[in-house]
Amino acid sequence: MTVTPPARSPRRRVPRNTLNPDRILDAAVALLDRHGPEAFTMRALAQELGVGTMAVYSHFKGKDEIIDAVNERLLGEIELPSGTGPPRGQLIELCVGVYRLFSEHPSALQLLTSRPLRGDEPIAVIDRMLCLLITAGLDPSAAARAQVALMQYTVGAALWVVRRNRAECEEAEAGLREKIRSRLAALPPDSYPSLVGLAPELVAAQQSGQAQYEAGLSALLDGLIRN
Amino acid sequence: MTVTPPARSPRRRVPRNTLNPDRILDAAVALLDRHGPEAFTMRALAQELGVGTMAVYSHFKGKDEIIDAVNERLLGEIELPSGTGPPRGQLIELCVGVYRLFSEHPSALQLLTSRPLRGDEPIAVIDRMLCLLITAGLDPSAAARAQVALMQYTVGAALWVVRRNRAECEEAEAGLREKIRSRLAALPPDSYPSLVGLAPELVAAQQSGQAQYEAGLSALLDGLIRN
DNA sequence: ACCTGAACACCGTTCAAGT
DNA sequence: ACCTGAACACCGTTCAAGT
Repeated sequence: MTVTPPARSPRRRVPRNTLNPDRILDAAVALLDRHGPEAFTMRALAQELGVGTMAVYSHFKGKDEIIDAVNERLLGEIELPSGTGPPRGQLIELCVGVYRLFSEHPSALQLLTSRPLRGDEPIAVIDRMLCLLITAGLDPSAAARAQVALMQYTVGAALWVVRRNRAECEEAEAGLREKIRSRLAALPPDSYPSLVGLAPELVAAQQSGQAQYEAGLSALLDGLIRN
Repeated sequence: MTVTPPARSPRRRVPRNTLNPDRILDAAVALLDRHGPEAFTMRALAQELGVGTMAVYSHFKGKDEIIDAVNERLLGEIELPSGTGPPRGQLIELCVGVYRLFSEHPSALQLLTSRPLRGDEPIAVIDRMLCLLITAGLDPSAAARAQVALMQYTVGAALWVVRRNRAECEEAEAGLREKIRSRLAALPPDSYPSLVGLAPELVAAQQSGQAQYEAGLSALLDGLIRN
């Protein structure tokens, strides 16, 4: 006699206990944040997933496609500000969100520098920024220029911090700060009087991270919004 | 009879017609600017020099050491402003110099993001910036923060431009601009009203490069110098 | 359809050897 | 001292093959 096969959901795209794009991206982000972009290898990714190297290629065309997908996922994590209060405060909130994303996920930044950005995840952030700048009284062309400037500064600041963290990892723990200080002190004060004189303040500024970013952001917004 | 050997300069470090560190760095910079960082290969470099792959290793420890040397050479090319006129104008001149270096030598920027900066070439630039900021009336700690912010913004802006140029190269010639415009037009105006409404201005801002940089720099300086 | 292992064309670098 | 060629341990990806 014929047995009716067990009722089955018409589309069972994700067989249990096996690979899928989401699991791959989870592993990719974890790998990137843990060991940095240069350790992000197809072979390492597959090992992280407990799978043969080529299994990943069933879900992504290649490494570049994974990089794009990781970028899109991370940029999608940025949360938009609540939408109340004066535009200046909301702009700061939004920009700090972007800054924190990039400095907490150095991978995203490295990926951003190594490949042009595809996908449309960041558009929500851009749209909100523009809206806030218009609300703050800027005309369309000034708002567009301001939005680009804000993104440029944010990316640059994050890049700075990531580089510093990277340098700290490479050096013996915490010896870096002293090393920089001594190198600054060893410079001929006659040739570089300002730099030698301001060495402590410079080290402090380099060290402050998000506070430094917010100070610069505040100044930039002052200049952009005018008053 | 004994012939006195021909008088010889006591140190003849650079035998003619052969490799030396300078020739290697020339070739490295040329290779980087011509084909980008991912084509910068020890094998390609040796071929550019018409020499076996391992010859380079007689002059540099490895690829990283060459990267550091290239960075130092490029940063040393930045010219300091003449030293006359109000500090604001000199600061702009100096920052634009850094910006142009990075956007004309994408290699330098990529290298900057891939390795912490070693060597002391950029110190002259930093010293001059600090000096100008103090002259403009900032106190030491504000000057230090301002200097870092200026560098962060400059690096970020250059990174932006380099990424855009890279994207343009990858696409079929000049089709990119139209593509972006059409993708912006295809977005749902209800979801992203500001972005869709300001699309032409945004494209213009992205396209303007150094003018966009100078506009943002001017705003940032306004905010930093206060008045 | 999904996953595997072997293989290919690269890469930076080590090493023994030449001059 | 400077340069060479072969070799090693990697890398991304292709391909034929398994289920």
